[in-house]
Amino acid sequence: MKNLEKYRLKRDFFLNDVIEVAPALLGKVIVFKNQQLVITETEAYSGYDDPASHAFRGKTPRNEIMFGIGGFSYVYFIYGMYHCLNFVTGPAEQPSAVLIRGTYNLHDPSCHWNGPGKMCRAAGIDLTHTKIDIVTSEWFYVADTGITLPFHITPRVGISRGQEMLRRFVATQLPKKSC
DNA sequence: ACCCCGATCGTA
DNA sequence: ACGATCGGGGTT
Repeated sequence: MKNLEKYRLKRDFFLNDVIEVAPALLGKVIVFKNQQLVITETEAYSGYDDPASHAFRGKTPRNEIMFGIGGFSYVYFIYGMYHCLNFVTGPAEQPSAVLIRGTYNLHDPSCHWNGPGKMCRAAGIDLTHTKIDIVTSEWFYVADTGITLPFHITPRVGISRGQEMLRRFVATQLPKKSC
């Protein structure tokens, strides 16, 4: 398996506005413990202006990493059984994050992990993987290998407020089989 | 200490 | 469209 270190995304990529970073992450490759996962679906969650964001009501122990500088992982536990992976964006004190909702394996594109919970379960991502600096970590980072995926924009999934915001970015022409 | 609900998933 | 599921975040 090729080492993607030389394609690693640097801090400045994550310091842009979350609404810019979320679609830009499509086609990028998550390197996580020897896995290489191409991102197919993301959602943008910003801070105080976004009622669907975990950061909307201010800093808590769970979401505090969202208030830090961009380029860190934010993993949270949901529905008593699932984990969801985010990447924090923007400068400190400007809380925002991108939810990763789908990936496929770079070396086995037949299998599409669609859905944030399924994806984390399949990849083995849990609360021990939150607050990791993915700009410096040896085993957890994001790489740009030049894949570009056409996408469309829709409302976000599973939220009760903020539905009017079009902040879900889904690649078209995905592998058909979901796993 | 404890209550309540969710950035989901699978089946119908 | 809806019910299962339950840990832990948020508040007391």
